[in-house]
Amino acid sequence: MKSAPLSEHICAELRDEILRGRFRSGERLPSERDLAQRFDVHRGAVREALKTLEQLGLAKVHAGGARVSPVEEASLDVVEHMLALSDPPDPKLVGELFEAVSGLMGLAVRLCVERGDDEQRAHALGLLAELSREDLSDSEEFALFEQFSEVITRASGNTVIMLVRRGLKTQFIGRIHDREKILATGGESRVPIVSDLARAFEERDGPAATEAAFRLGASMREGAV
Amino acid sequence: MKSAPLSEHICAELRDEILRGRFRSGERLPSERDLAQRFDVHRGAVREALKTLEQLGLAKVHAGGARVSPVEEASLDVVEHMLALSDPPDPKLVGELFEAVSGLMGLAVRLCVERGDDEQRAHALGLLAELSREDLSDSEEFALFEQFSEVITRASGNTVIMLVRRGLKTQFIGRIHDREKILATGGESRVPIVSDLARAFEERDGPAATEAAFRLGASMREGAV
DNA sequence: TGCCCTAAACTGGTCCGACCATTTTGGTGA
DNA sequence: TCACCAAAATGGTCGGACCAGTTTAGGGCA
Repeated sequence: MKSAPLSEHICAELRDEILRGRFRSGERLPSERDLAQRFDVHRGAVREALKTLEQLGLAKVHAGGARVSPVEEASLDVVEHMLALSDPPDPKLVGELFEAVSGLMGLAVRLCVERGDDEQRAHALGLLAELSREDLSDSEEFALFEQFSEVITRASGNTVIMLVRRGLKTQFIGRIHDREKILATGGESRVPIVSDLARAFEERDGPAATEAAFRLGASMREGAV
Repeated sequence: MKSAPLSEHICAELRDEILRGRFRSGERLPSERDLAQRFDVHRGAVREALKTLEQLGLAKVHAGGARVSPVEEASLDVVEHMLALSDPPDPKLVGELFEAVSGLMGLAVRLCVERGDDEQRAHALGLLAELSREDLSDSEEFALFEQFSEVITRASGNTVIMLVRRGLKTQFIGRIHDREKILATGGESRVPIVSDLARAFEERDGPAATEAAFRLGASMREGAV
């Protein structure tokens, strides 16, 4: 059924050890040969694992030995694994994730409002209308928000923003099975914010749209943590 | 002098081919054995290259063959290589990068203003004072902006934002030698924006700070493209 | 003719063992 | 004490090999 690449397991093990702080930043990782022996595996597999670790920005491997990198130099992708490190996920981290998303949305809505074409804006407005319904379940709300976010990101016409959004979205997807647990209620203030957002769209008021997006993100965040 | 891992070269070659659109999304990449033969290299080296490609989100490799992924599913890191694809870098992409940075800054300044401690805000204000000097060279301005961005990001206390910022910053660093070329003048409107930003800091006015950050980003972007 | 199912060819994942260039390290001599 | 050099350790690559899945090309059946 599941093809579990061996190198992946090794990578996960090392990754978690690093993220849990078992190694200090800058400290040397065991040599590939030592790791191969420890995991009872061929060096090639260890190398593949280290390669991934390096790509994740968690370690720098060069002749003479691999060293772990400071977390600040890691890739955005590590957030997913940091979330997975504890169950339930660290509420602080989840909050920060929502916050970052809201920041991205704050810019994207503005760009969409100010230079999106009519069709895109109409599409976004339609989603906002759905979002303003009172009887949405948490998962429906989440799905609609995702859709809205996708539409305005695309409408912004900014590839970089799209990539950042995708990177952040991945983090959520990794935790999707916990969605119900993460997304508690607390969304009572959603509707007025959404209507503010819709108004900003109609009036093409960029700053107001940004404000509303920030507030929407904050609202979802409070509901989540 | 230069330690040029062979696998890196292969990875770069394939990466650029993909980014240049030589393969359509979903299309199968040549097999590892074929690639090894084409580059006159051992399969292990090709595997390492593909591993990196996969981590970059440019390809998905599984039994039966590796397939290239749609660009929208790529990692943020590809932007750096997309920039490097042409010389001078694609102005549109550079503009989008500035735009994304300004979005991040818009959120970070707000968080810094609203919940940063006195020392951090004072530090940021000091940098703003320097930024308001009229006689800054382009590179000085850029360096100060970088510093300011780092301070407020740290002050935001949001790990995710820090990681995103680092990801975006890397893109610029990769192009640092072209800095003079990228950062043209056009910064004449910088000073008033900076003073607006400083005022927002003093009055702890979050929305105003966001606005100013957006405008600052737009100003730098216009100067760049 | 058209469809499904089997078997061969292919592909990625891993292993073994080996060699090289560079880095690290430990000892030696000034 | 410190600069320096040789030995040990380490990552990068190579060649060949086997296995477990996937893909594909036939071939048989309806």
